[in-house]
Amino acid sequence: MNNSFATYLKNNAKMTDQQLEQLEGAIVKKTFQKGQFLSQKDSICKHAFFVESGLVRLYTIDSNGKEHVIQFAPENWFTGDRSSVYFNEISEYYIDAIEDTTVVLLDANFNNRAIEISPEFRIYNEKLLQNHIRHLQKRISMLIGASAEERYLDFIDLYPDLTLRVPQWMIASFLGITPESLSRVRKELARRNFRP
Amino acid sequence: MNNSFATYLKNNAKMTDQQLEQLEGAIVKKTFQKGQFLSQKDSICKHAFFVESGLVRLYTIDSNGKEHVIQFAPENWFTGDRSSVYFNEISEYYIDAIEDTTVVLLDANFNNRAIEISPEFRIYNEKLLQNHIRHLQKRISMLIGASAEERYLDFIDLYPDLTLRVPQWMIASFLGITPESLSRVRKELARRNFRP
DNA sequence: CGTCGAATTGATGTCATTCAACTACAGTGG
DNA sequence: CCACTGTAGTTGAATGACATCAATTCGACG
Repeated sequence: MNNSFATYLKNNAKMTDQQLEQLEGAIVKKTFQKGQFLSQKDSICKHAFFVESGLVRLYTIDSNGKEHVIQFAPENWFTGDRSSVYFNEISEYYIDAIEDTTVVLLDANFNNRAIEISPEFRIYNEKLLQNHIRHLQKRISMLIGASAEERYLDFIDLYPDLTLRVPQWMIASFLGITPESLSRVRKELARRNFRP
Repeated sequence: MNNSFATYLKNNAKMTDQQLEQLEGAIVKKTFQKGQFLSQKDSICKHAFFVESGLVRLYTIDSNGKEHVIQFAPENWFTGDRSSVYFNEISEYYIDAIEDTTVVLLDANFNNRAIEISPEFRIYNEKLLQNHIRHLQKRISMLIGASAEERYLDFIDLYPDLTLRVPQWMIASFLGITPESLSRVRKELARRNFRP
């Protein structure tokens, strides 16, 4: 069985095998098939997720029925509407599986136990949040200031493998442009001999 | 002297007067005049800030020399490039005072002491980060999906008082449009008898 | 009153959207 | 095995939203 979560905690939160054993009971995993929902809008999302394998997306649907991808989460990423978990609020987001996916379910209980067991975990968890904020701010400044082409180049720079795993129309949705526009951006890049 | 930070911690992080006394030594305040920098790009930002009074903005300047406002922080808000503080990295952002402003300087030391003294503080701090993430995600989905007008309406809904305190060209920069476009959006709203 | 930056307005340009047609390909059922 | 269907991706022409540039106007302040 895949156990990348334990490995991840060892490497990043510097947890020991002993501590991980203590946590064992709090670790719950679940598998979703391609296309299944991990969580839906207007429901209370009880967990965040750590993706062990596969790929999921977090997105909204606006008042015109259009999807907007907020985040992709491939293996070893965290995702989920944490504020729904945390504040027990109704979620604004959908999360579904782009590929068959196995995740670890993370709830408040898990968090508290992990912090109890390992002070390092608390530090790491905070770092994660800070880092997340940093990414979001970067993305905002791209959306404010950069053209569609610049945003696409930034995307393939940041997530080179996702370029192949995610259908083009979803990437367009992530970039905030239409699939047609992305197609044209790619055509133009090809014309200028751009190599991915 | 203004002591809104203590009040804030009492109300939000549920800290007691005793705990606050213990923290006293770690609380450092500083005042900036309108136009002064709290922090600049390419320097390591040693603190985050809690704004006791006044108003600051956090922004970048892109490769074309254009400013993009990432965040406004009026009284009782936190701001700062936390990732620069946290990871000791060079900051991407400028922070300057839009009005004469008094802030509390928050560094890693302050954070650690506060967490030591009050477990509630740790919880609250985490909530703050979650909340920040929620706001940023909302903003991203607005930038991806909403028109200039919708974004402006959302802005005055979220920050009604800032509409008066912040010059229009900065609001435009926050919304990701030009001052001219914002002017036209406002004109159009006025034509339709929109009341702020 | 004169100055300087902010805000408005108009004319024009650019980038991305929209809508529609068409191609490519994968899956389904006869 | 081939026709039928549906989805992704591409392309073209027309449209729309916002940007750019230039010319005023407004308003605060010395």
